[in-house]
Amino acid sequence: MADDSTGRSPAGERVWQAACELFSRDGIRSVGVAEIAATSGVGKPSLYRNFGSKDELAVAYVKAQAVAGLESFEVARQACPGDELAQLRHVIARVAGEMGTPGYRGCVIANTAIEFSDREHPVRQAVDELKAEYLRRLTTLVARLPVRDPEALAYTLQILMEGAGAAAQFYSVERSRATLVEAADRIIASYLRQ
Amino acid sequence: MADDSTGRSPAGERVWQAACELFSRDGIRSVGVAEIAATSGVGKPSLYRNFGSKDELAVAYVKAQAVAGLESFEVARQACPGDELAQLRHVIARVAGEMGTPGYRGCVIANTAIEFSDREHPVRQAVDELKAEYLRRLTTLVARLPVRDPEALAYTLQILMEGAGAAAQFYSVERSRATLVEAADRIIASYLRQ
DNA sequence: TCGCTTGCGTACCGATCGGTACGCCTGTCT
DNA sequence: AGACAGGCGTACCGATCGGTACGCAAGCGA
Repeated sequence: MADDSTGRSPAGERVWQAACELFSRDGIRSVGVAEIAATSGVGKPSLYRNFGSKDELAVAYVKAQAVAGLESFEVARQACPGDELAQLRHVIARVAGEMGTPGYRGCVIANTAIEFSDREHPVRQAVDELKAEYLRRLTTLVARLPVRDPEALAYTLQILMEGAGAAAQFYSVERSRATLVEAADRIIASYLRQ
Repeated sequence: MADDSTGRSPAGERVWQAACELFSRDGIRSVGVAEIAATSGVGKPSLYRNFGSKDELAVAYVKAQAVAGLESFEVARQACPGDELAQLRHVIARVAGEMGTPGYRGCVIANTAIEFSDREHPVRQAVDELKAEYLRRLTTLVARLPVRDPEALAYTLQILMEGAGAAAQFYSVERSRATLVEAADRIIASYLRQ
């Protein structure tokens, strides 16, 4: 779960682990700092010494989740060097695969954007930046393919992934996963030059 | 904003209007009952006399939003009788058009599902039922088209609409709207017989 | 052994949450 | 006029929120 253990005390590390677990399961706003402290078995002040506030902890969590997602581009590049189409499929498959994890609750970043509707809120601003970065990487990858309108295709794929993650929550995980890869293939095919 | 004014006192009606406005703008959990009462200019007890609790008020709000969405199927049927493809495009265009409303914050029902991650919560259960109903209607409509796999197509379109609504929040409203109709057309075309 | 720093938990803070006890005020029927 | 019923707001409730003051205990060099 993306542990960038940068100068964290033992108690701080336990807080971090508990926070990631609880945030992933219930969202951010549903989890109180007292619950995080109790779950991790440390006192609240240890939370505030290692992270300045609940908001900062939330930002760290969201960023950690995001880098895990962004890494998939690098992983795909190394898995299928030179074959950009295979890389794109790899990235999409990663999103589809993630839906299989027990208690899957959709894209953490997208969910956090909804939990923090105020665009001036620091957590929301982090979310918006991270979402933009993901789309940028996806567009860069798609632009390497022989397609007519790479930006449109990238945006369409982004929407598909977003929607599949959301649908997995109130519809079927399995159908969402299957539909995502199937639809992505159809869309990609419709954009590929011949 | 879908006023099913069933036996609501004047004060209750003001509460209802204020609640719809605030819930739409900030989400449900971000809005306290005190804020609703203050905005509507009535006391809190009037809220609790007309609606039993904040949860019941939230359920009423979510249902009202949902029926507004479900009505679009009927509207489409009357606008283009006999032409199911045009009806489908009509329904999709309605979702796309809704994104243009100022302060658009994505699909209310989907957002509420994220705000209430506990599937046993009454608000969440209402959300899940309403989402299922929407997909059912969409599937019924798609099944009238000469397509190979109507259920798959309906689910794909659902995911597209879901994703476009989400993307409109942290990306561009205009791109999300344009991409939704464009992608839907491509997907539909790829499923149509010949 | 002393004094000091460091890391930590207990117990508390004010603010806000959803929800309610209670009384006022008005219109109506007698 | 007087008794009554309904719709309403003030002022409060306990619980929980994020955040903090403070003191204890362990490890260190002298």
